[in-house]
Amino acid sequence: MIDLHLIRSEPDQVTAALARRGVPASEIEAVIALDATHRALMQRQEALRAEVKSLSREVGAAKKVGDEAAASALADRSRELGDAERAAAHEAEEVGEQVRSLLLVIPNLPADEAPDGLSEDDNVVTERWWPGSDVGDPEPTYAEHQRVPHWEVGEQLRLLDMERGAKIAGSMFPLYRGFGARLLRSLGQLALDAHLDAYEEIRPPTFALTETLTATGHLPKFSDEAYLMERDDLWAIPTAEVPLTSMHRGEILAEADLPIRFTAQTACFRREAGAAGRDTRGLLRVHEFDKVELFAYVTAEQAHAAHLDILERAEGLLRSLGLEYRILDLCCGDIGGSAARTFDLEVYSPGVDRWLEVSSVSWFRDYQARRANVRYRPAAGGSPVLCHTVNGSALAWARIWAALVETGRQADGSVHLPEVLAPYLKGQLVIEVPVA
RNA sequence: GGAGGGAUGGCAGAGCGGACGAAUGCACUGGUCUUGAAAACCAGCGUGGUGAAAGCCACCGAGGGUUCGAAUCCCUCUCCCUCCGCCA
Repeated sequence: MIDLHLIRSEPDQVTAALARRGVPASEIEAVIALDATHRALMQRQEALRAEVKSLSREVGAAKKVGDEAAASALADRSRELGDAERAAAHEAEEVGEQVRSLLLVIPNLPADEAPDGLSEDDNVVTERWWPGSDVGDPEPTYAEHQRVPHWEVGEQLRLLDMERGAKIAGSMFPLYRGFGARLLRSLGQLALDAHLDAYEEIRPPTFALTETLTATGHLPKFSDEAYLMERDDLWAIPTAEVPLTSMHRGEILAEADLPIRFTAQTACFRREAGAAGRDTRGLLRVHEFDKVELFAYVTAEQAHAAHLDILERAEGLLRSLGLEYRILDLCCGDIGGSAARTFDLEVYSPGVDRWLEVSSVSWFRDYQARRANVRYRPAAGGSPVLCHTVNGSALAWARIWAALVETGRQADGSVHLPEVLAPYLKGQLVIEVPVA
């Protein structure tokens, strides 16, 4: 969440920044008004509380000298004030909760550099790459045999069995099989290995507490998007960002330890409630997919470099896989609620003839760290300071899998895979069409 | 799942109804001493809220309760440890 103090001291600035992403001024005004009420109530309550405490001490003193009459009179007075204090406390707490719940759904302030605009049409393509573009090769053209959607290729080569996935878990739960499953596993290994020079590998829990999803901003606002196991009050994680951001929740870190960087591959679960009926075929939009995430806790000064590092690593993987991609600098209206600045990486997938989002690399400023209460003690001394968080996918495999299978398809129906996967596939880089 | 024990400041650990935000030790920071360091000695050393400030308030795993007054008593929950059962 954004800093309540900032809202108080610079309401116009906050309102203007949020207007860039379409948040009405009334939301800020409501917080300011309610916060003023809350503080007034709190002051009344605390004054009563101080009085009760002071009277109680006098009761103790009176009893010590044996003056029972005075003690009893003081106790009576204190009891009265205590009742009033309890009532005031409840009132203050209720309003405090209201302030907090308003604050929790207000999105982050977009970075100044984030492009203007309210819809995805306003996103800015900042870069485009294809194999050979570095040395001046022209834009790639795709042959007819590459214009086959991955669900068809997957079925022909027995790599993907969406029907059986649906039998087991319902539609949009993919089932990879045979070489298709091996390919998926190889991609995860490739990526995890690629980041081990600087990022500690984590294998976090797949389910998480409400608190954990609140820290990243996935709750309370987007509860419809996540799977909930009511009996145990646990949520299925929508991304490894969720557990990783809570790794140091409530802790005070040492500045010397920053940046703290993690990488993790997890299954990611999404209900896709707002997209029902869209992209129902194949792997374009699924309820469960594997993804390798990169994450870092950093200082404000380190944030920019850390953000770019993740972007570069995601790009590096796409290049090594030989997939055409582009980078989008998301406009204010399209940036996720918790982020200040986001770059999306989209891969071109010829069989479906679409750009597929395979990574979202974001800088959250201190928005998530404030929710998660992750701070660091400055090396120079002084009070703890909120960390910044950055994260990004490197990469989301379902769509990469689709793009690889479509891009690599040959005229004879077989699929050729990039050389970089050789060590993970025991050198077998061709998926042949099964006979009969 | 059953029985028992526990959770206090960065760490260790006392306190178990009355000035406790909390003894003590270690760690850390500053100072004295020293050519320098160590040792010794002195001082400081949690977080947050609110307020112009003085101050006031909150926090002893979490939440509720009893009481004039709760770290201390009661209830619920979470987590950790030991033993038993079950289990990949």
